[in-house]
Amino acid sequence: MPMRPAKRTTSRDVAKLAHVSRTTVSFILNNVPGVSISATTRKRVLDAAKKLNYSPNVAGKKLVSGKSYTIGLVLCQSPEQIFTDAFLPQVILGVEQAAMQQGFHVLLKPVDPHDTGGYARLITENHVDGILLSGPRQDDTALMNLHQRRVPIMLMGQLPKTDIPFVDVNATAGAELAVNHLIECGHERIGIITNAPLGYTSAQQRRDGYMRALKRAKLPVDKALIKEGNYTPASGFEAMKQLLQVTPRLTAVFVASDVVAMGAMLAIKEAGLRIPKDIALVGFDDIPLAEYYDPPLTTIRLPAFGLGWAGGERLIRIIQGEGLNDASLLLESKLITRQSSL
Amino acid sequence: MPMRPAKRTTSRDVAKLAHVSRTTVSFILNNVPGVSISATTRKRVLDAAKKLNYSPNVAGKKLVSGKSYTIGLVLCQSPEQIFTDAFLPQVILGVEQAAMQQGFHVLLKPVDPHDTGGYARLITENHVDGILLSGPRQDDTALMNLHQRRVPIMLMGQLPKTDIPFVDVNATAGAELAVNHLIECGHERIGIITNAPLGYTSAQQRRDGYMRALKRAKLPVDKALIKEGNYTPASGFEAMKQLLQVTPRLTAVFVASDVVAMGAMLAIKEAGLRIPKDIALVGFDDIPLAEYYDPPLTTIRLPAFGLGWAGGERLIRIIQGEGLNDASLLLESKLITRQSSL
DNA sequence: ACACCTATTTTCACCGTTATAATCCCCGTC
DNA sequence: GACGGGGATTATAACGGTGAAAATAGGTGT
Repeated sequence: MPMRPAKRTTSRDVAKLAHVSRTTVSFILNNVPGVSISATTRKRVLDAAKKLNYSPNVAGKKLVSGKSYTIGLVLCQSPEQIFTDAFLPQVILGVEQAAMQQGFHVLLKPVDPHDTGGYARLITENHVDGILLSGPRQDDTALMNLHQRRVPIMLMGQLPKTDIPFVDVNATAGAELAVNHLIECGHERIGIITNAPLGYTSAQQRRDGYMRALKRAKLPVDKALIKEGNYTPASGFEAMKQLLQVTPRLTAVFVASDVVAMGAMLAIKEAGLRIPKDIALVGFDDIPLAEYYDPPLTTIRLPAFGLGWAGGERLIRIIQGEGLNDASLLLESKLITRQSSL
Repeated sequence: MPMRPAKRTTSRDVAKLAHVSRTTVSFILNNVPGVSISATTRKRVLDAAKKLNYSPNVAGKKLVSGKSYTIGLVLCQSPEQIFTDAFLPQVILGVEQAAMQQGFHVLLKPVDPHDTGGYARLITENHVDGILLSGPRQDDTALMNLHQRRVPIMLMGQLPKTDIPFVDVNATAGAELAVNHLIECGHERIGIITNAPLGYTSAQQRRDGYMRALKRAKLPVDKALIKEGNYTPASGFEAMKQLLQVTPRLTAVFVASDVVAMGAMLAIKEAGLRIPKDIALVGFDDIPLAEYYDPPLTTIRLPAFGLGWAGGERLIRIIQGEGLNDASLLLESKLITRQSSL
């Protein structure tokens, strides 16, 4: 059954009904400053617009303005990370709220991290005015290209050796908080399981925080106590099993991701050890479930919503040509103490 | 420093460089059927396009075609649900992949479930060609309006008493699977904690599956054994504490959400009871963490990615006027047996 | 040489909106 | 009564792309 979609009402329709020109309609509905409109016509036009349920077609607007009033949220995480990342929805929500507040929309674009740069067309085709890139990668040449072409870009996560502005959580400081806490509890032999392979800067930062805390306390760094996770509980399980075989046995572990920590916990329990009595644990992220782990997980709370919000808000400021007094932003995190470390 | 953004290259530039008209450029780049182009001009134009790194401005395309080649993914869940929903990212990924395959983009729009209908402007302003609505609500009058205006809509989740097409998981059947499993394990006094307040159809469906399984086994339904959750672990904790006070004590609980089940588990352990020995548990969703619960959680695995994919794919089929042989789709789920029930 | 086809390419108009410049009209002023 | 000055409104031309119809070119048959 071929049903033609109802014809859109355009500014022409409103103009006709109100017996004015299309320009006048535009003036009134946009409250263009500097033009004066008599009260009677204003009312006539507004009534007509309401009666016809008119809303302007953004395609026309976009064409004439050259802007799209949309930002692209590009997710470079691997699918497995996205699948397990309980952190992401909060970030997305933050981005969207910031965008909405400025009258912008959010186009979501997950990309295969290996097929880097497929997202550049979002810009060249004028789909979006700027890009908020989550999980930037060093080898992303397309990203550098866009930046050189002065395309508005904001990173969520840092990329060393570039001057692209970013927002990020101060993961190094957060990790240091976590490990300091373990040290204050009296632990001296502390391991780490990273959230991701050390090729990722986010993993490096957390490892750096771990090392910094050890150094500050003048504790030795033992490479055997550093294991890599890869976002999944399974990787935490494996890493912890390996850590438990190192002698002398460690007494505490900083797991740089709550999700990974879940697997680590299982490994500890299967080994017949108790948390925190035999092994103390601190996680990272404070996902909503962390409070209900067994035992509840001491962890580092990240401002997930705030991160998304800041990223969106600052990207839009760049798009609109308002300078940022400080290009980049590091958000602080917070230690949440629960039973897994006490 | 006011830097003007680099001027876009338009089809006019390509035409000029290739010494042809803009129409010819359009013909060639779109491979318009029915027009013949000589090999030499074709090459000339393609070379010029490549040299100028030309890609057509979608704003123009959208304006002339009246389409936006974008679908709106509207999330009506409450923020707290989005925050805790480990299920969502997979769905989103599925939607995006389906869309990409058809050359569509995905605009993400979380809306406050109480401020229903704020998303209608996406359509009236021509931002999107159709809407994929996750978590539809009965009282959403704006939704009915759009449907009557023949706007392409696809629901993720069912809405009784409408003929709007939907994709959903067969949650009732899934819940029945879960409870049947408990019955087969010998349990006769089985409680339920819903995933959400019973006002939500998704909660009703799961409760219905629970009741159906009981009836089939000729077990009595005891209202005291039905408690409501609200997406959060905290609600599961509370509900389970109440259930444990009912006498005679139940021996098994179906918790209609893995996240909620996490709270329920803690309540059981705090009461000094063991899982599954004293209380057997079955969850719902099979979030990635479920396998690492303590004990690992028996649960119902939902095709999350498939749900998103189907929703996106079918919405786009509607948008493009290809009829669906069957308007709606129910995806089946699967019992994953782990230690929490054995 | 002329009419006629077909293959190839172009002209022109339009999609809906906004920016710019121009017009119209009314009023006060000299 | 002509003139200048605003306030109120409109005509026109973009923006970048596509589609219908027309125009041009290059043969062919007579």
